[in-house]
Amino acid sequence: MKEEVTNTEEKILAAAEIIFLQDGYSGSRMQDIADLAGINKALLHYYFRSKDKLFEYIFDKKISLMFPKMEELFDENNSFIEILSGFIENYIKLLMANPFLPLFVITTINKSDREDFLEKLPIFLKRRLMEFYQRDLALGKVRKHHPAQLIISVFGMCVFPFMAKPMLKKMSNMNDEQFQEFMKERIPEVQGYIKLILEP
Amino acid sequence: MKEEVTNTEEKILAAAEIIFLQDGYSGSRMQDIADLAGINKALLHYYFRSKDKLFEYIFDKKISLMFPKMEELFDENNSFIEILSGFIENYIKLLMANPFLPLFVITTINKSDREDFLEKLPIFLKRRLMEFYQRDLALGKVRKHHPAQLIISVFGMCVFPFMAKPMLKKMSNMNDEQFQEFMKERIPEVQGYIKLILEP
DNA sequence: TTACAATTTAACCATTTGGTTAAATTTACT
DNA sequence: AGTAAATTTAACCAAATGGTTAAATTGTAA
Repeated sequence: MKEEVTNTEEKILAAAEIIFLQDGYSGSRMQDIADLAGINKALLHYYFRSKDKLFEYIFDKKISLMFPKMEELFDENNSFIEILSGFIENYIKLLMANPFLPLFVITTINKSDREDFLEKLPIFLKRRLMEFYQRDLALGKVRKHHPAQLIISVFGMCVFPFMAKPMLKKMSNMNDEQFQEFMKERIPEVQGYIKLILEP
Repeated sequence: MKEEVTNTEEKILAAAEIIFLQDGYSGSRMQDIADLAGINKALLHYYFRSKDKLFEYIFDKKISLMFPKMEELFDENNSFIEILSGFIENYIKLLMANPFLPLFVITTINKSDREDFLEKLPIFLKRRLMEFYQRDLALGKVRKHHPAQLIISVFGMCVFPFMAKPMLKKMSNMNDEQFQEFMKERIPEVQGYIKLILEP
C-alpha cells in the first residue's frame, strides 16, 4: 500500500496536533494520539521514532503560525495605525481559527527544560513594527509612546482572551458561539483603542 | 519534636509552590518537592496524603492571589478611570512579585479534566468594575465603549507580559532586571492608554 | 503469483512515578 | 529515664508510559 504514503502520516499529525495542543507535552500520551489517529502504538512509532520527534514536528508548525509573516501589511504606503489595525484584524481571526495556539506555544516555551525552543522565535515582527512607528513619529502622525510597550499591549489584547477563554466564558456566562461573537466584536473595539491612543 | 508543627509543613508548602508554579501539575514530581523541601517522600505523604490534595491546597492559595479583593479601590468617591489606574498599579506590582502566577492559574484551569477548578473563580471583580463604568458613563465622565471588552483589555495588558516573559526577554534582549524595569515603566504607560481611551 | 511495504497484534521491557509499609532513629517533653 | 511524636531509611507495589520486537496479516504493484 504505497498509494498515499502521506495518508496515515497525515492522520497521525492531525491527531498529534489536537492532543499536544490541548494537553501540552507532558500531559499528552502517545496512546491517545494513536487512538485518535485510529492506529496502534507500534505504527505510530513506525512513522515517528519518538514522542520528542513528533512533538518538535508539531511545535515547528505551530510557532510559524503564531508569528505569521503578514508581508502584505508592511507596505510603505500604510501608516503605522493602519498596520496595527490590519494586524489586529488578521491576528484575531487567525486565533479564532486556532484558539489553543497561544497557550500551547507559551507553555511550551516556558518549560525550563525546553529552552532550546526559544531559539525558534522570530524577531522580525517586532522590529518591523518599531521601524514603522519611528517613521510615523517623525512625521508627527502618531503620539509619543514607548513603542515596545505599545506593541506588547496590542499583542496582549489580541492573545490574552484566548488564553483565558475558560475563565472568560465562566465569568461572562458565555457559550462557545457567544465567545466567537465576542472576539469578532473585539476587532473594531481594539482598533478603536489604538486610534485613540495613537492619533495626535 | 512538637515544637513547631508548622515548620516542616511550611517547608513542604513553600517547595510545592515553587515546583507546581513552575512545572504545573502533570509536570511536577512529588520527589522534586520532597527534595526541595529537604525531606523525603515518606514524610511528604505523611503530611499530605496525595499529590492531588497538595496541589489543590496550593491552587486555592494562588487563585485568591490572582483575583485579589482590592476593596480600597472600590470607593464611591473614585472615578472609573481612577479605579482602573489603581488596579493597573496594584496588579502589575502584584505580578512582579508573583511572575509565575498567571500562567499557572490559566494552564490549570484550561486542563479539560480539571474543570472543577473553574468553580473557584470569583465574579465580583468584573461586576463591580462594570457598575462603576456604567455610573461614570451616565455622568458623561467616560467615553462609550463595550465595558467587558475594556476590562479584559486592561487585564490582558497587565497579565500578558508575564505569561510571555521568556519570549519578551528573548525578543528584546532583556535580562531579569531589565524585565522588572520594563514592567515598572509599564504602569504609567498602560494608565496613559486608559486615559486616552476613556476620557471624553 | 510473487514480492514488498503497510499494518496489526500482542507480548514484552525498562523507567518513572505516586503511594505504602515497617522498622529504626531522632527529638522533644514530662 | 521514659514516652510519644517526628523523621529517616529502604525496600517495595502497582500503574502508567515510552518504546521495542517479532510474527502474522493485508494490500499493492510488478
